[in-house]
Amino acid sequence: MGKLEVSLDHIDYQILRIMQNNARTNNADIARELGMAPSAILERVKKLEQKEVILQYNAKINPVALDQNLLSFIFIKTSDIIGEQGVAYLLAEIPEVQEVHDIAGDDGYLIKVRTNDAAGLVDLMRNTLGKIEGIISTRTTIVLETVKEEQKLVIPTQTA
Amino acid sequence: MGKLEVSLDHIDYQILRIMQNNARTNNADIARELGMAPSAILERVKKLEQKEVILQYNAKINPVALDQNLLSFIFIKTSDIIGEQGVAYLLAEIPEVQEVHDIAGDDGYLIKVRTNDAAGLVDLMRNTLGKIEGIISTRTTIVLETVKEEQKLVIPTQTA
DNA sequence: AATTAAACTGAATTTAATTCTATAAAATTA
DNA sequence: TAATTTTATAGAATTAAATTCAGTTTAATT
Repeated sequence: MGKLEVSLDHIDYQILRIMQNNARTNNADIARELGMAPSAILERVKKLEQKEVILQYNAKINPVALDQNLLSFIFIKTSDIIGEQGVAYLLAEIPEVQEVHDIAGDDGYLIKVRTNDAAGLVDLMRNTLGKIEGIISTRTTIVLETVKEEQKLVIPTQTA
Repeated sequence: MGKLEVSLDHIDYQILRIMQNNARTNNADIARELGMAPSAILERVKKLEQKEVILQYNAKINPVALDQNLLSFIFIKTSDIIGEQGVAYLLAEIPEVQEVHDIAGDDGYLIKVRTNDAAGLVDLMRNTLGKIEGIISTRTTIVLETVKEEQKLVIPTQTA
């Protein structure tokens, strides 16, 4: 069985649902909620980590608190050969770049970028993107307001 | 002083940096790393939560493990009046929709959607988006491969 | 049906979280 | 400036959780 051909049961799903909403929920609480012993929960969580079902635990920080008020999406066309992703890896190294997606149709990427403000974005495009070989063109979409931003997955109710 | 005009110092930044990478790092470890008492760390973390600098703690779950293999971005044009966001809130209620952004320029939104597969996307567009009044048109971009996907912010090294 | 492997419970132990008191430092006010 | 108040911290004591482990149950395999 491959790394990710994991079989999760109903209990795993419940644990994931809880952890997805609050990664600091303690085993005792989960155990209480699921009517099991804490040690059993601990074992399952460890297994979920091992199986790379749970990838990591993040604190979600308020961008406004760090004065990172501008969110942008940038479409980037490159001279990357199909299948190669040289530019993508360079983009991924930029700290302000939160996401890099190889997208269908346009020989390009879609990236998500967070900067202080418009000046920060201009700066990033000029001084960082501008120095990357292989970028042919960019098209930038500015976010005026974010109504929802989560990475929560839809977790099945029933065992598959 | 307003809710989010928080003043964070160097120590807060260090805590945020640690927590952003591993939200389950315990106070004892943070204290050790920063050369402080665990109780002091606890107090600061609580304060960061109160001040809504730390918004929540998430477990990042592997989409593949839950068989959610297709990521798409959809541009949605609506008849929403500028400033009103009726459609946006309806979009935000859809579990498969992870993000809803009000974007400049197109009287529309950009949403990020995760589905099992292409069939799931079609289904969502037909049966869920299709039933929302006020959507004029959609343009869908399929993600072939994600090279980077994080929500980590750039945390200042120096106190602002 | 017997054997093996996996998951679980519950008690014991280790470790961390939390509370609290006493200081120290910083900010505020008189 | 000096006095006062507020805030942050350390460190000890306490409470609570994580972790370990032996024994049991359950499920899967042979």
